[in-house]
Amino acid sequence: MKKLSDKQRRIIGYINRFVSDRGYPPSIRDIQAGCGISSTSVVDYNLNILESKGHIRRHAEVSRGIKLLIKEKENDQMVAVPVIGTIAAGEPIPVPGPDTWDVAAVSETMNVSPELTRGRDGVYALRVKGVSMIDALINDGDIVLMQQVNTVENGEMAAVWLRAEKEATLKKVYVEPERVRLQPANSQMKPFYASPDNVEIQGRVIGVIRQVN
Amino acid sequence: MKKLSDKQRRIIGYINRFVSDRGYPPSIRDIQAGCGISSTSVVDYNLNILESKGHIRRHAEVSRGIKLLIKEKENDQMVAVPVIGTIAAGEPIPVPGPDTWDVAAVSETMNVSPELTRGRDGVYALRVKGVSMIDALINDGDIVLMQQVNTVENGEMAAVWLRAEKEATLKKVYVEPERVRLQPANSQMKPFYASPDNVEIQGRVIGVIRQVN
DNA sequence: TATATTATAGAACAGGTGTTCGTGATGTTT
DNA sequence: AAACATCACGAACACCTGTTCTATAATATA
Repeated sequence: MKKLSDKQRRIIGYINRFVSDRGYPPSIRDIQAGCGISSTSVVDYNLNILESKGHIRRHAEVSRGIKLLIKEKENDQMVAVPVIGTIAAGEPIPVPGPDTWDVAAVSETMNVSPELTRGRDGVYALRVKGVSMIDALINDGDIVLMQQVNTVENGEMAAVWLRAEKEATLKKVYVEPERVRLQPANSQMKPFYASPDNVEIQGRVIGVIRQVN
Repeated sequence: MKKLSDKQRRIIGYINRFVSDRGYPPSIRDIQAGCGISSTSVVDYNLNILESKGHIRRHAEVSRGIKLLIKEKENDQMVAVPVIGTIAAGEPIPVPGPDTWDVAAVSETMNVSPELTRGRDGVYALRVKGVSMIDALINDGDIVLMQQVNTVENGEMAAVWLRAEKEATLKKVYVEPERVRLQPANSQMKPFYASPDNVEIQGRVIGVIRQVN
């Protein structure tokens, strides 16, 4: 995947502008005129290169059969993040176990900008119930963006699944000798201690979204 | 604008699916086949109705010249929110005055989902500098979503422009007799009092976005 | 220098595609 | 019943459009 030629960059730019402006892709002769290219075959030639480089996908024999795969700069590109459900909390409340966390099967999703997920895989969202993380500036009703990981650094906020209790909770995780301390970020609340066998890290907090009002 | 006929709803749904799937609109004959319609002229007829009802815009004599205006359910629709700049703070820091807050001229934008702006007009974003709103769970470095308004309810968080000082700050606003109290949401900080003539509401907080890590 | 490889031109073909027209069915209003 | 608007059908037309072919130039590779 090398750089694009000047002409190819012009074509991609033109397609982008055309689509966002008109709502449908340009024809080859539209591109020809719009980019000042002398022949339709040259357009065809460069479109094939753009397809091989993954910028577009062409549909053979279909008029305007161009699909933009890599959209330019500020477009409406969004990342659909599944909202798995609600997480505790003062007291942990039951959420679906790790096996049933099937991201694909979740009905509710929210769109966030790629800036928030920063290209990470395995990102999901949870509604926060309760005020156990108030000192971490996470309030009841906030939505936390989570990344699916199995381990976290000491002191990181994570969604933790307690095998025995069959409950999930949002806490700061500290690994101590012989035990794991789950620390609410709320000075009013006491930490919870669990055996290492009993805790399963579901993900770590990578962002917070709050709607005021 | 009455309801759509069953057939028209089917057409709209088909176009939606087609576009999000293939990246370009269907031809009339695609719609004909996809919706089980007997004649192209019937499709044409209903497309004209859909256009008159504002669901699509058609481009005459152009193949696949259909632009979806009202998109269905879950698409990647995003709202580009201009990031105006940084706002104070412990102590107010200068930001562009009200006249120069030209939303169109701002280079930096961030994309947020419509769920966050909830269709409101005049939404912009500010980076928060300082910890004056820590008790409102807004931390240094957070991004606040603002709505451009001129007045706020008592106690609402708002961006306030101080005419005399030529400074802007993020505070809770309380209108008191003869003066306006600007209250930081931080128990360590004292309120700031200003004459009503001196304060100009720039907008109110409608959301908070935080990136952890 | 000789030889691929890449890029450009122009033209023509065949099928795709929006449009239009005449006709008729169906439903609503007078 | 008559008149009218709405909706549907099928066919045909003319242009749009992707594709392909041949020829040529420019650049890289040996």
